[in-house]
Amino acid sequence: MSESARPTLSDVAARAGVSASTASLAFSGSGPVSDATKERVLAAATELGYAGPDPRARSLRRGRSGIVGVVLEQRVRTAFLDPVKIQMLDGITEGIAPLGAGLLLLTDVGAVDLPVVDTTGGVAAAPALSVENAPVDAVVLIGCSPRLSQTVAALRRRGIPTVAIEGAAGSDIPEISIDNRDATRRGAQHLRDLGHTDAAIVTLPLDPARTRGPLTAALEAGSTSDTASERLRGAREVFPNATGRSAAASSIEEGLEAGRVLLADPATRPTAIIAQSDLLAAGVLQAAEELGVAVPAEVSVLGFDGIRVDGLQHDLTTLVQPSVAKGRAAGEAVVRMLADDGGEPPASRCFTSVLHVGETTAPPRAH
Amino acid sequence: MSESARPTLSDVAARAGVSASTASLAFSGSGPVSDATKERVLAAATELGYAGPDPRARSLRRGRSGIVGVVLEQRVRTAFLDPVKIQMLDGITEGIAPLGAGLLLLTDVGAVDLPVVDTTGGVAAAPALSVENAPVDAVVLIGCSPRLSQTVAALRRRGIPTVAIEGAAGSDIPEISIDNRDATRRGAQHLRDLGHTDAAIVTLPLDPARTRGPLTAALEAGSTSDTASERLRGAREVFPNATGRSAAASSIEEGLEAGRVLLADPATRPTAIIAQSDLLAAGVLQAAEELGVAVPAEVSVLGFDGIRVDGLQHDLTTLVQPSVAKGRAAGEAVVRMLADDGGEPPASRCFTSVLHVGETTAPPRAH
DNA sequence: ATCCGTTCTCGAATCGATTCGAGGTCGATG
DNA sequence: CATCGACCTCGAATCGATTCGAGAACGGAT
Repeated sequence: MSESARPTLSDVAARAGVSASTASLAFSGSGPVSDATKERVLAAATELGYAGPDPRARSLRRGRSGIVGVVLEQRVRTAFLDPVKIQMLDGITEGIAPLGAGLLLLTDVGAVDLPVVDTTGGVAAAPALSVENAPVDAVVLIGCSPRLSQTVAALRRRGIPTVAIEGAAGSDIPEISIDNRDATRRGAQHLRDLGHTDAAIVTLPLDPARTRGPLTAALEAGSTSDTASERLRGAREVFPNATGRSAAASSIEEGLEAGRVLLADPATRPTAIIAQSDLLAAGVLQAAEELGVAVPAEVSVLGFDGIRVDGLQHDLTTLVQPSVAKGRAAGEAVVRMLADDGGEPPASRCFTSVLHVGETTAPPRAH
Repeated sequence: MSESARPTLSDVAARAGVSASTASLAFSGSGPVSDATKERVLAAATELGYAGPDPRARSLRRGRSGIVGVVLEQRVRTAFLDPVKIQMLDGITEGIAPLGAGLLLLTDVGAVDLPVVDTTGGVAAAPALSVENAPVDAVVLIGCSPRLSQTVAALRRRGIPTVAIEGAAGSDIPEISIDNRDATRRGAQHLRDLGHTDAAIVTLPLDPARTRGPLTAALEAGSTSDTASERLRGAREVFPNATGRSAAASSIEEGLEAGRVLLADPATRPTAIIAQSDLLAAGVLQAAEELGVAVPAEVSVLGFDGIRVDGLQHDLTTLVQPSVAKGRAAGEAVVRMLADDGGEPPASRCFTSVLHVGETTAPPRAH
């Protein structure tokens, strides 16, 4: 046992002259162990270079791994480029703090086991870590994706407590969301109150393919993104006939792209643009600047999220959503679901966004 | 066994009329099992709603968890706000792809077990997940921190393969770094070649306390950040007497703060500012704009990293470092260390940065 | 009919710790 | 002096799967 291999708890116990069970108690602290014994065990551990109980064995026995999974819709990189997601992640971290758990990043691209032959010729037989087989105590789903239902099914089968942020996952899964529709409606109403009648919309990706292009009826009908759809509906409540563009991602670049198209022709140019995220709005602002279109004199721009886009000189009119609070709520829901008494699952929560009127909206220029 | 509890592999085996070992083989695929048997097992699994082998048990037996830990120096949020870190994370993801492993986020704030009393009155006895006890197969350290040596000691004791990005962790730990010193020297030389003699420096955090303020000798001497120190040395090779400010973080806000101070007084204003990150540089640019100091006419600004600061209108002169490649290299090193043959540890690698001359540097204005 | 080799299946040991009830020691009390 | 607790410590079972060597069944060859 004490070859060159790493020492185990039994080794430590043997060295300290106690049983493995006692050594375990000495370590976990949860149990009546005399100080003398405890010290002896700890001393033996030090002498042997014992690094503490193996987390794998511990988690098998305890049934808990101390890990909370976070499922992102896309590549890790993509998620990290979106300030809103980052804020939510941070909120989750706060929310699960009482658990002392770690965050495991997972994507929901499905468990495709890669038949990889590594450079040394060995074959990695292990299937990729996914929501199907990750050693997590609970999972937070961020955003909805085409694979959402499969992901949820797998989690349900495994009996893993799950919370969803922005994405209807099923009745038994608490959902943390915001008033996407009503908030957008209020933002749109603000524009209408200013006198705008001709607004265009720049949406978040609507379909799994993340189609970039004009906002067609077909695209809208086939939307798989609740968030985008709801915000779109809210805008339509005020501007029923608004057209626009669908972006391939929530990014400044995509906003720039859409803005260029929408603002290109002075004749058909809308007097207001409703962007479904601040990043998109920032892109639109850049496009306006590029094209020499004055904001807000010639075109008003409305964002969504309320992130501070660093380096952006404008004070954007936007719908400020409590991203961190959402993440925290999700984390707290996880904590509650993991509580010993295992009470009833926490209720879904819907947060409220606040319209922040900045300097990017104004009455349309009189003709 | 088949109460309301989740079914185990034995349950499935029993239902299929085979032994547990056979069922295991049927699942893992690694072993001679007749097709008929395999199908029967799979069918039984479906009927029972078996979700696949428990990852906890599997990892105990196999000795691998399929998780790679990433240790960040600070709060998760802080790390995610830095594009360089994100790019590295993304690179790591790419690098470890052949492993099919997940990424576990850890911070190196030490294993303070929180005596938390949860809302239901129960006490969360479990110590927080940390580098001391996380079920990881390998770890990537990002950036150096005051606790680096302790972190490394714990990992060494546990026998966990470790790779460090930007931070000398010890001779047996492969390090992925860049030519911080020489790159900065080249950047500074570019300024000197343009005719600058009076340059100021805005450094990354130097000490554990992340002191913000003037760049004092004491601060420099007590630096615990290799990266900051090396870049500082590089700058000093060209501008030996350069003074400057030390920032509390790599962020636009901190750069703005430092820039305001450095550019405030026209009499003492330097003609060039060497910022140790692009975010800091972006902040300096904002400060210049605020104060009506023309860039590059009145002051030249040099950055470091080569990230594209979204929304930044300037084409920043900067040292472009291959962040993604660094991450990928770290990931690949991990893969190699985890290879079955367990060959010798991969060598450290030092990448090279490239000076990108943008529009924020020019000859100093003639008096 | 016997023997041999294949091909599949099984039993038992193992991974390393945790947990619970049983048992043992020792001091204090009646 | 015997008895009752209090306080520790220990043994054994358990968590759920993987793995390895042994054994069984079966077909073919001699």
